Parts: sequence; structure tokens; C-alpha cells
Amino acid sequence: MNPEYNPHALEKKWQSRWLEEKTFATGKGGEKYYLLEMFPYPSGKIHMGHVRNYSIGDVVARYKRMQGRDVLHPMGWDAFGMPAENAAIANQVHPAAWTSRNIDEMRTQLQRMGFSYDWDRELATCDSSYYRWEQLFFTQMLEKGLVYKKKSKVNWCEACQTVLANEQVEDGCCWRCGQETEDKDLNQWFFKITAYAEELLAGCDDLQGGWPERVITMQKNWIGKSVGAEIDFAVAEKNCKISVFTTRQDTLFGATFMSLAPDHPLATELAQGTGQEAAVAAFIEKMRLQEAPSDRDAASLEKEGVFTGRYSVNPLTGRKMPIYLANFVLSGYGTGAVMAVPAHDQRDFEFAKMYGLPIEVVIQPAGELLDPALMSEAFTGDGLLVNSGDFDGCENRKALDLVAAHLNEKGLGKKAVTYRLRDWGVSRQRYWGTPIPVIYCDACGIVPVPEKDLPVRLPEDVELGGSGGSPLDKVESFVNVACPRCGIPARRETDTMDTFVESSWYYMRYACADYEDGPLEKPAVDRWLPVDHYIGGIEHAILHLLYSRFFTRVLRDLGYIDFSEPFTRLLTQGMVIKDGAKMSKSKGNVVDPNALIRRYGADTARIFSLFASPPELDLEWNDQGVEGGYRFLNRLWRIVHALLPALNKVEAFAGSMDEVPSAYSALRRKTHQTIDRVRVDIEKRMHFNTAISAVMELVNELKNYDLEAAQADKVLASLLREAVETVILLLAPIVPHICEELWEELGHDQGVSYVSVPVVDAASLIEDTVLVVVQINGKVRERLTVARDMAQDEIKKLALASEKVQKHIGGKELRKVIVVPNKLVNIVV
RNA sequence: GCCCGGAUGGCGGAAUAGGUAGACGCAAGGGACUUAAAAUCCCUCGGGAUAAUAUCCCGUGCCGGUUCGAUUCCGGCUCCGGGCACCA
Repeated sequence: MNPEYNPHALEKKWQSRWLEEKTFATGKGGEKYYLLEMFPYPSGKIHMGHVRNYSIGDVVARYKRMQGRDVLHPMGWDAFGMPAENAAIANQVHPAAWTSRNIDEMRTQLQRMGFSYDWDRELATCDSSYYRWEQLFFTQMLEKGLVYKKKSKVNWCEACQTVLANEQVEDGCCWRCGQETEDKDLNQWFFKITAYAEELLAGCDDLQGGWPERVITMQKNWIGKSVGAEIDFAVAEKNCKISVFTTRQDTLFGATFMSLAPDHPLATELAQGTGQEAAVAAFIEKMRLQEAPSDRDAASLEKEGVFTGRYSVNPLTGRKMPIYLANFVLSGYGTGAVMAVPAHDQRDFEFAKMYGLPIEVVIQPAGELLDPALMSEAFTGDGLLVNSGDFDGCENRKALDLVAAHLNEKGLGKKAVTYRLRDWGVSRQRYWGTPIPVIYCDACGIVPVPEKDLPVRLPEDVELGGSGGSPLDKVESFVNVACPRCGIPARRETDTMDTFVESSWYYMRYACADYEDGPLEKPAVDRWLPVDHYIGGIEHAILHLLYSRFFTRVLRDLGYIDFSEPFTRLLTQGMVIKDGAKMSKSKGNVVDPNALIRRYGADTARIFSLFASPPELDLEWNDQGVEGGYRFLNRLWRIVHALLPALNKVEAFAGSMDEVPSAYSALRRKTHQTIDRVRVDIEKRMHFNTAISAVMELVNELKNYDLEAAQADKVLASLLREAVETVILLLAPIVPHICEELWEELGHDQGVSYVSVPVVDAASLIEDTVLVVVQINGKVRERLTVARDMAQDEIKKLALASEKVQKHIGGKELRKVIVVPNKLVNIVV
């Protein structure tokens, strides 16, 4: 009696063996390969998204090992963050205790999935042995001017008494308590990511091919580069200038007024002495009180503004242009001032109509004559310049350069570039994060904590959930320090850093997780970085990935590393969906991976999440699909065991195709076709669903042979052994436990993890006969099995000789016959 | 509004260089085994016509084009998903 497939027992056996023997430690020789999946937040339980993400990564890691690569495949914990603080308040547990307990639970769960991590490199970002280096980076960035402090608008939740990151604001409300958030001006620390805007944009070209196109596009759009000109407009009767950014300097002759953001620094000053003071003040106040329009209807919001009483002078036409404050001008973009060309910009057009301002056409499209009086919308297309002095008749695209050059010559303006990207605000008024290593001294000002005093440890004895400000504010022993420079009493910064800072460099630290003499051990980082293949959810397409690209460049410029792009190849996997929605606690449609493992074992959970769809698409949850995966593993188990007595008397067939008896050539061909398909699917396409279906086909083929036949014929037995070993080796990265067990039962004493991926014997792929399809006028009418590489004339003759074909031709005249060798004949009548 | 994706059976999805549409799996139906059930094994399975596993017609969101031949290439739509959004 053959043993039953008992996933629990055998999975446990192999998992403990892998751990004991440190099977997945690095240093087993070969060229390096760094495979990384995005590390999880230790919420306490893994979810199906983790199962999918890490199953995908594990296939690649295990496959690369079987290709002889020295694979670094680490795991760690993105351990700082608000949920720990929320749990602390709700359950009276210290965030550190809560986090560490969750890490233990999740580590156990990941180990139960059989993922091939090198656990010796595990790290948690809430350890001071990790964040101390982040604090060092911060002080070094401060010295380099890459960190600065400024007052700025932030999202504030009054109920939770804290700043929220943009991504923690959902539809204008706090994700935690649901209360509407408000803008608040706070003094905040910023990372100067804008200093790298151009480099981050240019670097996108290097990602081409390795990263999904849409992620690159999203990053480019987020950086949002605009090329144009900065133009100075003199203010009439006032000794000042207003600078404007435009991408349409070709339309400068058509600028008839100017719009400033309501919070432009000159707004109030301009109105002084014009009689418009009251109106301007009222408008500014109104705009200040108004809620930010929700994104969706921002563009359709009615244009509104107020005349400042002042005029600027168009530098090319000398026209006096009234200066308005306008609700649609953003103070944070460009210079916060816009030259208005109503004929050629839709917003300016609407504003001009509203306030009766002149519309001047300066670009005429081909075959049409624009009349300002008749226009119902701005013309934003291309054409020839008119009413533009010396530039008349010039194509507007060419005029962009010519006008910019002209302005530059006259000292009126210059070419300029603007980005949408904003500096990264990293201050958080929270407890559970990396303390910002800065001391405020009345005498010395802002003083970075010296390296010898790092880490600035997060104090443990803290009251959470109180009202007002950062919890660290109230910890006297933390706050009160001597100034490291002059020694007088000073105060510590009590804000902590955004948790995205930790995740911006953790992948480098894995190279030297235990290194104590610095953040990064150069030889280790040189060996392993950059990450060869990074796998994670599409939801990080901008934030985490952009921050990491920024941080890599910062560390490069601080002299720690020699590369600029952290992730050579990126795979973004889709979400796990159930009942048409992303699995989430709030939707109540979660499937607990633990229940799945308990019922079917880890291998079933793995094969299901890989088989149901290709990685980049969303995966629709299906209970029966899981059952199907389980059935397949059972079938594999039974088939191998049924043949085992015969298989264990022979070696796997290793001869050439011409030694294979013709009765078995189909089996051998199928074996090698499967190797071929799986290699392409895994190595080139990352489509594990089709790789699995190819192996399923080979397993179906095995069903045609029984023990009796295998015992009767040694050649057959050795061919079956070759096929079975192929199945096991190809599936080993996908369902490693069952494969290890079967591999062992086949008499191998070395585990499957470092056995080479099977190699295709090209001669075995070739068939003696091929199926040729005969079409008449493009419709399939006959299928002929003919010798491979038959001459075109001969195939044609054969095709025409067929009775079915003759019937369809029905005596009609042949106009053309197309022959594709070994594939098809198309007869055109 | 702009920018990216996508649309194939009852379902998830295949079709890698323009050449047999629907691999593999799920669900469904029928059968075998069984006292019975589960499990397992075998068969059928896009729609329609027909006694038929013979034969014919239709079929990859819609309309058109290129081609001997289009799920695949081109043009124009529709719908769905995602990103950005008063960015000058």
C-alpha cells in the first residue's frame, strides 16, 4: 500500500531541515543574485497578498539557486508605524511588545509557507541597531543641505492630534477615526528630493526594460517636468517685478492680464494705495477659509478672482496688464504667478469672459480664422504666430525657442524648468518611529546629534493617546539634554521620522545586517547590490519606489555606495480579489492563509496563488481553484508512488533521442518540450501559470503508463524516471515540500534545492511528422500529417489530392497557393 | 480633461514571430467503482443546424482597413480598471 499524501507531516519535516541546515544561506558559490520582495508591516497575520507576493518571489529565488546562482533572499520587518500605536492605545500594550509579538507570529507563518529566506539576515526597523544608522544619515544629510526645516501646510487630524501623511488621508478623512482632516501650518523637516528631480527623471530611461512601463510612466508623471521660460514683468508705478513661469512663451504677445495665487507674497502689498485693499483682503480671507476643492471637480470649479488695482507691463508689447488674484493659481507651483493668455489657455479664457478682460489671438491654426468675439473656448493647438511683431508667420513650436532666446538677449527672462515633485515632509508627531536626531540650543540653534551619541533611543516609558502634540514632548528625560556644542541646557526634537524613510534603504542593510561599525559594509554592499529583482504590490508604484531611488542617490553622494538605481528589475503583482473587491478587513472578504495551510498545506496555497493568473494581473479568489491545486498534488503523489518500484531500479534516461524506441518517443518529446516551455515561462516571461499547466500536461502523459509496463521494460522505466525527475525539478521552486519528499523517495540523498534545472535536448523536440493545416480561402478544411520538412511542391500536391479539399474547391479556378513549411497550405480559389 | 492598461466559453485564463481560437484548471453533465457516500478513474463540454463522434454556418467588446490568412497589425468608437489632475 502506497503512503497517503500528508502535506502537514512532510512540510514540517522539510521546513525544519531547511532551518537546521541553513539551506538558504548565501555563499554556496556562483554569480550573485539578489532577489527581494517588499518587506511586510508586522500587523500580526499574513494575508493572501503576502502569500502571493512571497510565493512569486520564492519561485524566482529557488529557481535561480537551481541555476547555480548565489542567491540573497532575505526577509525583515517594516516595524515602525501607527497601527502599533493604535493597538497600544486600544489594548494597553506597549508598541514594542505588540510589534515583537507580531513579528514572532508572522515569522512562524512565513516559515510554514516554506519560503526560502536566509533568516540570519532578518532585521526589524524598530531596532536601534537599525535606526541608529538612519539617524546618522539624517545628520549627514543635514550637513549637506539635503534636510531642512520649514513651515508648511500639513494634513492634521484634530481627533487623533497628529499629522497624517498624504497617503493616510482617504477622501479627505482620517483613515483611523474617519474625521475630516484639516490643513495646518507646522514647522516640519523636509528631505530635498527636488534636488534630484532631474536625475530621478533621467534615471527612468535606465529602468526601461527592467521595470513595467506603467510604473515608469507613473514616476515620470509624478516628477512632472515642464520646460518653458521664466519671464519678468515690471509692475507699473511700483518699483518691483513679478516673475512668471510659462510653457507657452510663444503666446507672450497675447498676454492681456496677469493672475497671482491668492497667497502670493505680493498680493496684499500690490493693492496698497489703489483703493482695492478691502476687496483684496476679503478675497484672500475667503480663499483661506475655503476648503480645498475635492480633486474630482477642481477643473470644473468656477473661476473667481479680484483685481489688485495694479498693472504689469507686457515686456514685448508694452501693454498694461491688470493684475488679478485668481482662485485657480497655485502658490506652490512655478512662481505662483501666471501670465494670462485667454485666447490660448482655457482657464485664462474662462477668467477673461468672467471679468470682461481682452482676448487677443496670437496663433492662427491652418485653414481657419479665429475671431476673439466668436470663440467659445481657447485655442490650444498649433499654428502660425500673428499680432506678434517680428515673430509673425513663425510656427508656434519654433517660436518657443525664438521667444525664449529673444527674452534672454534683452535680459527680460530665461529658459526655465519646473517640476511638480515636492520635497518630502518627514516629520511625524508620533511616538513609534525613528527619533529625529536634532537638538535645539538657544545659543547654537539647530545642532545635529553627534555620531558618538547615536542612537537617540526611543524612550520606553511613554504615555500614549493623550491629547496634543508628539508623545515624546512629555518625556522630560528625553527632551532635556545638554547642547552637544556649548553644553548649556537644550531641548531635543520630539518628532519622529516618516516610516517610509526606513523602507528607503533596508534592502542595502540586508547585505550586512549585523555590521556594527557603520550602516553599510562596503564589500558586502558591493557584492550584493543593486537588487537584481524586486517584487511587490503595484500600490507602491510611486511612493516607496521613488523614495528608494532618491535615497540611493543620497547615499551615493554621501560616499557609501557606487550605484544610483536600487532595483534593476521590478515585478509589480496584482491584488488578490474576492467577490469583485480587494480582500480587506473592512470589506469582510478576507481568506485567512492559516486556514488554507491547515486544511491543504503550504504547497497547495503556493500552487494556487501561482496558477490562478499571471503575476501582474489581479488574482480572483476561488475556493474550487484551491481544491484543484490540491487534487493535482495528490495525483502527482499517487502517480510517482505507483511507478516507484520500477523507477528505483533504473537511472534516469540520459541517452540521445535515436536510442529511444519509437513507441516511447512521444514520452521523451513531451518531457523535453515541457522543460523548454517551463524554462521560457519562468526565465523570460515570469508566467508561472503557464509553466504549471505545461507540467500538468506532462503529468497527464505519465498517467498512460502503469507499473507493470514499467517493470517489463527497463528502457521505458528509465524514460519514465527521466520524466518524473523532470516534473519534480521543474516544480521544486513552486511546491518545494512535496518535491523534496519525492526526490528523496527516488533515492537522492542531496536535497532538491541546489540540483541544476533540467536541460533541453534539442534533438528530442523534433518530431518526424508534422500536422499541416489545409485552408481554402483562409478556412481550415483539412489536416494532413506529413513528414517533417517536406518540400513545398510535394505538400501542395498532397493537399490538392485530398478528397475533402477537392470537394471544397468544387472545380473552381486556383488563383494562388501559399505554403508555409511544416505548418499550413492556403489555397485561394 | 490628460496619460497608461484591459475586454477571448458558465468561470480563471492559453495562443511566445500574422498561420488549427479556447492549452491547463475550475464548474457542469454522463458513466465506472461502491450496499451507499466521499475519494478516484473514464467520456462530453463556445453557440447554432442535423439522427450523427459525418458535414455546414456563426464566434476573441463594436465599426472599418491592410493581408492569401487578423485574438494578434492600422484607423475610428464603446465599456471597464488604474494613475494624475485648475501644474500655467
